[in-house]
Amino acid sequence: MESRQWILTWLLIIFHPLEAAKEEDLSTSLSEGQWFHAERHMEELDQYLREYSGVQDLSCLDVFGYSGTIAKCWRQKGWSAEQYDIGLNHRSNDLLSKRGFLQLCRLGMRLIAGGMVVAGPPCAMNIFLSTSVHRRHELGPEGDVENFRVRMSNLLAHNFAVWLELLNRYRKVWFIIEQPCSSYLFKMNCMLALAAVACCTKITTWMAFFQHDMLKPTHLMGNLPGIKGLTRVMRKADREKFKKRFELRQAKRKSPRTYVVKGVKGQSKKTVQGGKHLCLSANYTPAFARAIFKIWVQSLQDL
DNA sequence: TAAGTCACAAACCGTCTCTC
DNA sequence: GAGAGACGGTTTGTGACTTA
Repeated sequence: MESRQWILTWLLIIFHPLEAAKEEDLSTSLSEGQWFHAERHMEELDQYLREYSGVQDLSCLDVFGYSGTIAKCWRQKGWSAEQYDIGLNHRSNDLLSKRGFLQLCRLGMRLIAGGMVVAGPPCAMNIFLSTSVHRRHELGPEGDVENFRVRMSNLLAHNFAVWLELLNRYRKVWFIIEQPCSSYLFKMNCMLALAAVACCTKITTWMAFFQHDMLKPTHLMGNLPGIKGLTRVMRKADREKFKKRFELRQAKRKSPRTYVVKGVKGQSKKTVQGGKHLCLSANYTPAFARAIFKIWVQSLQDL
């Protein structure tokens, strides 16, 4: 089954790379034997970054941001920004390949002092909805490593953490990593190590406060000084206000969106499953991008 | 204040039914 | 009979709110 799914994903990537990325937030262009394990090449990578002599011309790096909402916000405000997402280039932006990893290293080294990294690593294999597949739990955040997609997800997280850890050595940059509350990403050892090295803070917020179509409780982890300013608390009154807003938006749409499908199992237990528009809910809203930008500018002035 | 309750959530797989 | 699509089942953690 796994091999069949892998072949289908591969075919999608070869013939319609952008489509593949739209549908699959977790993907790679390589077979498993070719995957790049950054942790095994620390000396080589460290030297690569140490010897970087290119320009420093970037203010913001929008990592794993296919929609580019963060980068667009920075550009609209007159700052330079770049995106890095496999959906934009399945060869040079594949973090599971050496080429893709080095490309992210180069982009990272282009950041100015006080540059901003905003990243939302793929969470499909980390969240509650796919628990039955990834089998992650409190004492085993790495999950079922017999599963191909779990291994892919784990290596992506490890490589991303290595990248930020290395970047932190040579550039004074700030970063924010976003994950849904139910994600196990921040419980993985590589992310715990990163949090310790980069003196990170983790806060809880709700995307509905930033014009999102769902309430979406979210964790933000990072070293941006003002990150706590993104904290939002969902009160009962807020919840009702947002529900009315969601209903109004849906009513105005020609084709209403289905993010989740709720059902009732048996007589008492409720169920929830992803709907066909669930992937759209991963996109950041412009309001969320502006909120980060505002805090970043403040932090820059205090630098 | 602590314990319990409630609402919610960036999938995936196997099986069944329908259509051709 | 093959393929497509619908549908049901499975799983846990977080944080606000309620109650004792």
